[in-house]
Amino acid sequence: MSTNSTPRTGGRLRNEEAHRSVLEATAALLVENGYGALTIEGVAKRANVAKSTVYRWWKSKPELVMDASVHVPTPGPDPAPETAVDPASGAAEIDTGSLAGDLAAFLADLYGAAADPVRARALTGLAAEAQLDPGSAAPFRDWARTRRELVLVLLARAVAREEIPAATDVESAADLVLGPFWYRLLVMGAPPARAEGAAHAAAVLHGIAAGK
Amino acid sequence: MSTNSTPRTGGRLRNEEAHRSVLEATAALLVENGYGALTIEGVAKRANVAKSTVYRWWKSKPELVMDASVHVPTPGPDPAPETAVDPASGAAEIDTGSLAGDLAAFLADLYGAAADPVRARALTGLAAEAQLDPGSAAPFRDWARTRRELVLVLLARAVAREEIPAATDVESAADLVLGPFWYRLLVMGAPPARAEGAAHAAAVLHGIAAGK
Amino acid sequence: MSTNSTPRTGGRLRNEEAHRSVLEATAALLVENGYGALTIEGVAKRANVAKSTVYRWWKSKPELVMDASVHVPTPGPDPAPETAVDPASGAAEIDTGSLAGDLAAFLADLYGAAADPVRARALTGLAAEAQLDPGSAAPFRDWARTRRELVLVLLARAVAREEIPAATDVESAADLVLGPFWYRLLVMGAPPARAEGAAHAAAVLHGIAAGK
Amino acid sequence: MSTNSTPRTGGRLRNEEAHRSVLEATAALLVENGYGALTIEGVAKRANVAKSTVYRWWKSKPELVMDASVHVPTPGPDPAPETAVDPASGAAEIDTGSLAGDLAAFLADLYGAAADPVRARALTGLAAEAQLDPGSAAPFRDWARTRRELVLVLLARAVAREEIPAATDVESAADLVLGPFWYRLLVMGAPPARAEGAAHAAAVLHGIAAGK
DNA sequence: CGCTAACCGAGACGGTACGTCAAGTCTTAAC
DNA sequence: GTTAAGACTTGACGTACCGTCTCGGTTAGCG
Repeated sequence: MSTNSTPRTGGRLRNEEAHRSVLEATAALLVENGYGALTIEGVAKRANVAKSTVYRWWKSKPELVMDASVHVPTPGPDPAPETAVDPASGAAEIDTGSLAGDLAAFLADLYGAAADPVRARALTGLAAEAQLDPGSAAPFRDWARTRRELVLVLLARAVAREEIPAATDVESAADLVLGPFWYRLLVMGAPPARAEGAAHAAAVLHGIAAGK
Repeated sequence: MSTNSTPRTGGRLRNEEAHRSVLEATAALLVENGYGALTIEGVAKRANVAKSTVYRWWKSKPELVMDASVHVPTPGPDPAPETAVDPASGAAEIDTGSLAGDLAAFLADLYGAAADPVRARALTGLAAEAQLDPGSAAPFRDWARTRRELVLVLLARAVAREEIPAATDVESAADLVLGPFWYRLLVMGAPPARAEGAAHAAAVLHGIAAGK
Repeated sequence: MSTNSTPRTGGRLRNEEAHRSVLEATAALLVENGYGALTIEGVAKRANVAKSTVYRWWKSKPELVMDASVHVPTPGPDPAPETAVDPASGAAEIDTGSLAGDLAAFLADLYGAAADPVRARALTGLAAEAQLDPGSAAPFRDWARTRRELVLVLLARAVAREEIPAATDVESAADLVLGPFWYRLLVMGAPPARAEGAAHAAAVLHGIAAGK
Repeated sequence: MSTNSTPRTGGRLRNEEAHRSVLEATAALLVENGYGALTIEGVAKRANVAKSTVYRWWKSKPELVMDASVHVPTPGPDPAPETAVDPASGAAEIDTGSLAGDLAAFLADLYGAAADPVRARALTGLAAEAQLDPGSAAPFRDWARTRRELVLVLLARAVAREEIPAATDVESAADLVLGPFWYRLLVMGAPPARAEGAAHAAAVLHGIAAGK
């Protein structure tokens, strides 16, 4: 595109090769040693890149890890599941016609993300970082918030369809939908299998639809 | 751990004063700067104690923090809420006659713990540590497991009372009871108010008792 | 060691100011408190330098001290006495035409080095270190070996000049030339005055039973 | 017996067994790891004795080591060579009628001491300690001074016998007799063999320029 | 074509905390 | 009241990364 907003007047172009190799090194080290043992210095060495190059493009470890987990190639048939981070488009993609179906689809996606070793390690590590350093909690909180908003959209749609009472406390309901996932991932220490998403969806649903 | 049960045959007695001051310094620093900024060295300095004295009694930061959070004086009317860590005795203390009452009581206790700044900081910090270093996850996982076992006892009692179907998937139910708490604490970053426990209890209960 | 001959291919330039201040701090502390009380940490603090900077350039206390003693400015008229460490060039510089003269010159140099407080402290400290930790004996043993080889050159020249018998046991003779110096320095605890070198030179040449 | 001269008024008796085992542990560790790696703590552990017991009887590491080296059983035919520390009695024992013989005998004794691993390690270690901490140099300096005084006695006897000129500088001569031994032991790092004592004795007597 | 950026690798630098070790002192219990 | 056990303060060790910085050298686009 001709309309380039960055006002550069010269200078060497960014080395895409170096960029990619940093992200790959991050993903590899994440799986091998975990988030805690991951150091910027180690990533630079593994990627055959200067430490300052890493710092130039990612201003903190959480941002680097988030970026690496987003760009990891997805094994499934979905070519770009991470484009679903926008609640609006995410809700558009997930539309089975019933709350039960929507929740099942949403949770399958969520549990599927946790099944990928890179993304699971990234999520747990970023969650940890968010506790330890509030200043670098943003990447993680944003990711989590997006999922919650998506759930709220699904619930609103169910209310509109009169599947659930208009008086439903949707905030509490969202807690119920998302809670078990994070509890299993962060507290129990074992990411739940993708298949367990269905059981949770059922348990949650009966709770929500109880008065119906 | 600080509790030494082996019968001594001589030697200088342990300095209880130093012990107490270490725990107090830990609690104070935890609240002031958070778990991430807490260092053994800083605790020792604040407590006017040698670093090696800290290492003698607590072999890692997680153990120290867990101990400090357990020994923090409880502000509430309950003189010793931490005695409820044993599922059996905990279940004995919490026995209102109905699942609804039991869950409300349990969640009030749980949310109450998170309302204490020291314990909230300790819990989130230990959760973070558990992600970063699997080797020091034990104190946190033990604490969490104890709560889960207590919930399972409450559920089993409800089954025995025929309040809920014998076929109830109690593991899923436990996830539902505990999930929202940890989700709010670790992911949303704001410990839920004690009063919200009731809303959660209600939402969960209707789900579980749906078939009834 | 601080002398790096490898041609650099990038990287921040070494801070000569910091370097110099480390060596000066080492020399000062050596004189003030002695080798035993000298710590890397103390040197760093005194030099206003990070501990890691010291460790980067000198991998052990003996190397640091040896370097500091070599770079200490010489008070005497000799502008660079340490250039005499090479036996060949040292022998070239010391060439009075007679063994008596050569030994007198050599011992004057040697005793002169011990008269400098920094170098005397360094020598005795390094000698001590060599006993305690064979692994870090190298700097000291190298220094001492160089002196011995120089003496052997002087003796060989005397043999060539037919000043002394060709059958002379030069190794024993070297022990005799160097022994008293080290004995006074390390065992008696008082470095011999420069002037005493002449008396030792005479005694060495003729032996105890000389007049007989 | 009723007439007890020791004025003790009660208390536990000193444990001779513990005493002996400390000295043995010291000697063993000295040989195994060297003086530098020897710690009071290590000795206490090896001797199955409390650290404070060691400190009660020996106020410093040098004193302990000196004591251990003195009490080490001598392998040779001489049942108590260490009784020769008194210059007077030492000189009485060494009296061959000629300076050459006396020196040969003295040096054989001296080199013999260095041939014993425990005593060699003790001597070099104590020499090191004397450099590092002037306050604990006493045991070593006393030992060395006693040898020097013995040499001076031998030389005085030679003067009296008119073997050497009355004007002989006996202090310089003593330096010549003792220097090579310490030089070999402390600087070269290899204790001279017992047999080399004879060569040194000869060289000392006649000097380098002897044959001329 | 040369100027001007911005990139990149290398690595020095001041920091901070780590967890370990031993020193030497002190307090208590056992004999 | 000596001996044993061991808690305690102190201080340095050597290591690992942090995030910043200053270089030399490269590689574009713009004028």
